[in-house]
Amino acid sequence: MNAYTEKLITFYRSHKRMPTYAELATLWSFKSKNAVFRVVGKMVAAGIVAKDHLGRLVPTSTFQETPVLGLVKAGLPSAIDGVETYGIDESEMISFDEFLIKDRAKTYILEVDGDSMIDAHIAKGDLVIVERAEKARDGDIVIAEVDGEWTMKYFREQKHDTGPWLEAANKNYAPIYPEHSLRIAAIVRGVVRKY
Amino acid sequence: MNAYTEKLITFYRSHKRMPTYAELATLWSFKSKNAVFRVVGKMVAAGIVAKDHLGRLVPTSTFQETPVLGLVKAGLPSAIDGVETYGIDESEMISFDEFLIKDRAKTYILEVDGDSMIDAHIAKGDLVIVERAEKARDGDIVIAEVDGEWTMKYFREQKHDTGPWLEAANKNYAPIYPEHSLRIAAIVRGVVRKY
DNA sequence: TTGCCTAGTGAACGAGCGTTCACTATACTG
DNA sequence: CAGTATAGTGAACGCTCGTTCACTAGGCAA
Repeated sequence: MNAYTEKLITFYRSHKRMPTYAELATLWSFKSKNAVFRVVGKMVAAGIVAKDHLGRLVPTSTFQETPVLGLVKAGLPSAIDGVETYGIDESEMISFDEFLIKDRAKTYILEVDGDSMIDAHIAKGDLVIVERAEKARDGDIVIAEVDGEWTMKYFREQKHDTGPWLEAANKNYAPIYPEHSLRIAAIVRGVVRKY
Repeated sequence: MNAYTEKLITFYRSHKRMPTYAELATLWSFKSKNAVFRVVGKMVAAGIVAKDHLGRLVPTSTFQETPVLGLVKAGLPSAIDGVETYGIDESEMISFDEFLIKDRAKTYILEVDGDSMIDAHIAKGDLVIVERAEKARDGDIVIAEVDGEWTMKYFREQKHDTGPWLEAANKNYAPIYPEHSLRIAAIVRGVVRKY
C-alpha cells in the first residue's frame, strides 16, 4: 500500500468516483499526465486498479473493503501485529455490503424489537438483514405472518401434526402452531449491531 | 423508484462507476443523447443523482444502500407492506459500510472465537468491527493485551484498587485484574453475523 | 567516458464527453 | 380547429479525456 494507492483510494472514497488523469496529476504532484499514465499502468499490471473498455479507471475490491485480521482469541499474535504495524497487505478484505447482501432487489433491513430471539443472540435494537422469500427451510429464522400477526421466529417444518410451526429462541415464549394461516415473508440472512 | 433509476443503479452496482450519456441512451433505449440529457436533468433536480464540477454523474446515497423498513415486532403492518409492494420510496436507507465504519484507517475486522462475551450476544463465528485506540471508557468492549495475552472483554475503569480491569460477559469467566500490564489495542464498534 | 535505463516534462493527437440547437411527432387544451 | 406543451431525434459545438511522441535530466554499469 504505497502513497499513490493511498491517495487514490482516499479520492475514490470521498468523491465516489475514480479521478481523471489530470486530477491524478494534481493528487500525486506530477506536472505531466504522462507520468500519471505510467504509474497507473503499473497499478493496473499489479491488479490494484482496473481499466474500462475505453480507458477509464475502475476500482477493484480494495477500494470499499476492510481488512480481516484474524481470530480474537486463537492465533491472535500475528493477527494483532497487523493492528499495530499496519501490515495489512496479506490479510483478507471484505465489504460488508457485499458480504451481507446477495440479492439486492430482495433484501431489506428491519430493526429488532422484543426479546423472543435472544437465545439466538438477536437482541432488541439489532438490525436484521432479511431476504424476501415465500418458502423457508427448517431452522431458518423467518419473518412471518401467523394468524394475522407478524413475528420473527425459527421456522420448523413438520414434526408437529398440523404442519409447519414457529419457535422462539427464548424459553419464556411458547411455540406457535398456526390456526388459520402461516405466511413466510422473509428469511433472516444476517444480524448487525453497532455500539 | 422508476424504471430509469432502477437501470441506472443496476449499471452502477455492476460496473462500479456511473455510465456516460451514450451508455445511458443504450440502457434506456433512447436514440438521442439529448433525451438522456433531459431525463438526467430531472433526476438531478429530484436529488436522485448529482453532477460533478464538470458534468459527470456522481452517485448519491441511494446507490449503495439498503432500505430499512421498520421494527420487526412493533409498528409492523405498514412496514411489512413495503416488503410486499416494493413501496420503499419513503423508507430510510443505509449502507453497512458507512453505517459501521467511522474511521476507515483505524478500522479492522476480527473473527470471534470463544464464548466469553456470550451474554453480550457476541458469539463464536461473529465478526467484530474494531477501531484502533489506546484508551477506552468504562463499559466499552475492548481488544486488549493483559499480561501478555490477548482477549476481548468489557473494559472497567477503576472501582478496583489496582486500577482498570477486564470483565467477561459470561459468569463462567472470572474478572481479570492485570498483574503487570494492560494495554488496549482496539475498541469494538459493531458486530456482524451472517447465516 | 560512454551507453543505457528510469522518471519526469510538455506538446500534440483523435476520440468521446456533456451540452446546445433546430426540428418533428404526438397528445392535451381551449 | 388552431395553439401549446411534452418527448424524442439528429447533427453540431467546444472541451477534456486517455494516449502517444519527442525530449531532458539523473543514476548506474561497463
